[in-house]
Amino acid sequence: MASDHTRSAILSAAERLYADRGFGDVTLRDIVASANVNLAAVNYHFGSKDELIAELFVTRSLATNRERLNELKSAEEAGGGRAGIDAIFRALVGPTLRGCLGPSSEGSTAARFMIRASIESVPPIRRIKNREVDHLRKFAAAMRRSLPGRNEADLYWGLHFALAMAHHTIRERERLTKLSEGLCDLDDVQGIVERVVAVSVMALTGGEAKSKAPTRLVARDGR
Amino acid sequence: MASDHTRSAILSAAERLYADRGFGDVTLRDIVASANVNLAAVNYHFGSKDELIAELFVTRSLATNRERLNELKSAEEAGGGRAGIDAIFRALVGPTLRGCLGPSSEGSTAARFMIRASIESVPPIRRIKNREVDHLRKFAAAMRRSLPGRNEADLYWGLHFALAMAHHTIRERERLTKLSEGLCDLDDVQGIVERVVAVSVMALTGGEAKSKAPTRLVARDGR
DNA sequence: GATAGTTTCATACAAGCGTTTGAAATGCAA
DNA sequence: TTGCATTTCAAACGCTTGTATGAAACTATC
Repeated sequence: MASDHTRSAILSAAERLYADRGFGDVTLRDIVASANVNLAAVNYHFGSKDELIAELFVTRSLATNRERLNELKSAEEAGGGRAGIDAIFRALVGPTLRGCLGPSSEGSTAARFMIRASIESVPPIRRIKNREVDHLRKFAAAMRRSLPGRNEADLYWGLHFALAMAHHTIRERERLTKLSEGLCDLDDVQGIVERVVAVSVMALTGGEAKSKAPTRLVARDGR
Repeated sequence: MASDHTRSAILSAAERLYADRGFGDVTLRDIVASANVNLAAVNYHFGSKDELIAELFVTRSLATNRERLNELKSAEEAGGGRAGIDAIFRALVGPTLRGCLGPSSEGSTAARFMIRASIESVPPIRRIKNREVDHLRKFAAAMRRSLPGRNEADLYWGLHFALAMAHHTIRERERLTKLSEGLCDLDDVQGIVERVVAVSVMALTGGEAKSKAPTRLVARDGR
């Protein structure tokens, strides 16, 4: 029991260091030095380095998932069981984008940590991410309720593309800023959310003839 | 001079091992064992481990970029200097998707290596990717020629989203298969290319009122 | 066939890593 | 205070890593 002071000092020091310098070159010795605790404390309180990383990531991603589901739930309740497809996408990408982008990410260690977790790919985090499928299925189900007639595969592709745009924007925010020479305003988070939502909705409801055969088969070498 | 046998044995063994097991847990000793050469040969021929990885990645990504630019050039020539926006997107995402997806990726070591390079994030590769901006600028220029009146920022967002969908599909192909329970056919590469192109085109030409103010500002807590 | 330059080889090095150990310190109940 | 369990600590362990060394083997030129 006791004060738990050591335990939480390790957690916050680790999160800050990982956020700043990535998982690759932060050692346990860096962490305990920054937390002013003994080296053995990490293994005493967490068991291993991987379990420390896992705990950090689980905490943060549970929070995001909870936020997502809350938004989804209110959207469905407001619509009497069926949320608009735009609201569903907003609930899916909004929390993540708001958490990781914008001025908050300058100050928030948690956000910068989650960006790192999205860019680098370390075993304990990958293991957790693989269990995220169940969470996404809830959004697929909501989409099915929202657009009952829609082709199933198209639904999954829509979900997939929405996540693609959100995550890629987080991963490559620096490159996009450099590429566009500042024209793309990465600080206007709400604008980005609406942009991603708009494209996602269009991808799903725009090209109607798309589901079975592609609108246009190109004259490409047909292997 | 000599036979170069050792050098290329190292290259192909390294590419295969990295493709199979990732950069994280493949050591120089694994590589030289698989290539049947001496440990010191790596540093003799490449200077360091990082330079070996860099050479592998540069070779493959130069090939992809060349393919992209070739497709772009033929599309622009066919259109008399202005390619259709769909052809531009096809030139951008086609080579990468064809290289990394589909049945080829079962057999092609190069493709699986590039997938790893896209998933994991190791310093020498990151350094090279950062120089990729100049290459992307050529596509931005082609888009500008294709859609002269278009808002500059929208162009970059379109480019960004196209890459997002392509790369995310490569990165998360397993998760998408699992999530959709096989409904999304990841082997139909040409179908995927057309899907990504169609959504990218729609993102750019679909919602006209989008450029300045979002179509609809949500009633969200305005922080 | 001697010589100079290139390439291979076994081996060692130094450093860094996560983890373990066992004793000292601390907190808490009786 | 005594006794027991929890927590901290300094130190070291064992292992792996990328890299360096210097001699041996090879190759090609004269």
